Amino acid sequence: MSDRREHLIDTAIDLFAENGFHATGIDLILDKSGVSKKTLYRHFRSKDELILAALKKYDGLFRNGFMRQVEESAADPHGRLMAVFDVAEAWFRQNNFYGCMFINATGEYSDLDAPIRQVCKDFKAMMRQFIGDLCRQIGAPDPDELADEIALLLEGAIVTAQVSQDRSRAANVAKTAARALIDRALD
Amino acid sequence: MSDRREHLIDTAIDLFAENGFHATGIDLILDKSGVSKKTLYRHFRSKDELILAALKKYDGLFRNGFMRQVEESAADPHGRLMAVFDVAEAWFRQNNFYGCMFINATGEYSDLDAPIRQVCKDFKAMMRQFIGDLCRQIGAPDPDELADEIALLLEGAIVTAQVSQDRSRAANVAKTAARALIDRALD
DNA sequence: ATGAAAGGAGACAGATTTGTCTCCTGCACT
DNA sequence: AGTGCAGGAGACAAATCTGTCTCCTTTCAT
Repeated sequence: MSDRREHLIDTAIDLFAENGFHATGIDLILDKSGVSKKTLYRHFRSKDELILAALKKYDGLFRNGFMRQVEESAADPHGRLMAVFDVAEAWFRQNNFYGCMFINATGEYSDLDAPIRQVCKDFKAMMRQFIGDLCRQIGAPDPDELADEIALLLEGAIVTAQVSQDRSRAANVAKTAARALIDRALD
Repeated sequence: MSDRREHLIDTAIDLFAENGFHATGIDLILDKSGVSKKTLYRHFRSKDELILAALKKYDGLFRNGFMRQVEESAADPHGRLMAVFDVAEAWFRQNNFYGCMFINATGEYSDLDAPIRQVCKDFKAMMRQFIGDLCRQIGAPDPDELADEIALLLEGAIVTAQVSQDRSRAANVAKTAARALIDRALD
C-alpha cells in the first residue's frame, strides 16, 4: 500500500546514518528517494517524526538481522555469545558503517525526555537483554552482571571501530575479553 | 592577551557538548559569550575552525583533568587503573555530562579525512596510551592487548552511561570487568 | 467509466544559517 | 594629543531549512 512511505524511511535511514540528523535536510531525502514534499508531510507531521520513524524501523531491521545472524552462526549459547562479536566485526567492515545510529542520535539530542532518546535507550536495553538471555542459557551464576560486562565490551567495540577506524581489531579484542569474562564467570 | 578568544572557545565547548555541532548556531555562541561576530571571524576563518579549536582545547583540558585525578587517586599503577573507572564515574555523574564530545563529533562528521575526525582519533589514541602505560607498569605480559581491552570497557561505559542513563552502574560494571581482566593477565 | 485519493513538481513563506561589511567606541602605546 | 587596533552592535547578503499550498497527473476501486 504505502510503498512510498517505506521507501522514504529507508532513504532517511541511510542519510541520517551517514551524515547525521541535523545535517541531513529534508530536501536531500526527497531528492534521493524521489518522493515529493507533499507526500512526506502527508505521512509525517514533521522532520522529527520522520527521524523517529527511521529510528524505529532501523531498530527492527538491525535487531532482526543481528540476532538472526548470531543464531545462524551457532546453535549453543556459548557459541552464540562468541558469534555476537563475529557478526559485529562483519558489521564494522561494511563500507557504509558509520557507528551505531542510536549512539549518534543520542549525541545530537540531549533532552533526556525526547522521544528520540527513548527509542535509543530501548534499543540498547533490547540488545542487553539478548545478551542477558544467552548468559542465562550458559548457566552463569550472575547472568545480569556478566551480560552487563559483555554489553559494555560490545558498545566499546562499536565506538572504537567508528572513532579509531581500526574496524576489525576492536571486534577481536572485545571477543577475547568476553571469552575471558565468560570463563571466569563459569569457573 | 586574547582573552576573548579563550572565552569564545570555552563557551563553544559547553554548547557543542550539550547540543551538538550542527545544531549549535554561531549566533547562540556569540550571545552566550558576549563576543561579537566580528571578533569571532577575526580569530577563526569559519565555524569549522572554531569547532576544531574547541575540540583541541577540550582535548587538553580533559586529558589533564582526567590524568591528574587518576594520579591523585593512587600512587601504584594497579590502583591507578582502578581509579580510571572511579574518575569516569565522577565524570558521568556531573549534571553537564553529555557523553564523550569526540564520540559525538565523530557521529556528526562522517568524512574520514576531515580534520575533526583526526582530532577525535588522536584523543582516543592518547587515552589508550595512558592506559597502556599503566598496563606496562603493572608488568602485564601483553600490555597492549590488556590496554585495548580496558580501553574498550571505558568506551563502553561512557556510551552506556550516556545512552542508557544509568550513570554510575556502567562505571562499576566496567571496573569489575577490568579488574577481572587484569587479574587474568597477571596470572 | 468515474470519482476520490495519492502523488509529483515546485512556488512560496518564514525562519535560520554562515559569513561579510560598515560604523562606532574605547583602550593602549608612543 | 594623537594614532592605530581590538572590539561591539548590527545591517546585510546569500544560502538553506522546514513546512504549506496550489496545480496538475496518476492510480485505483467501485
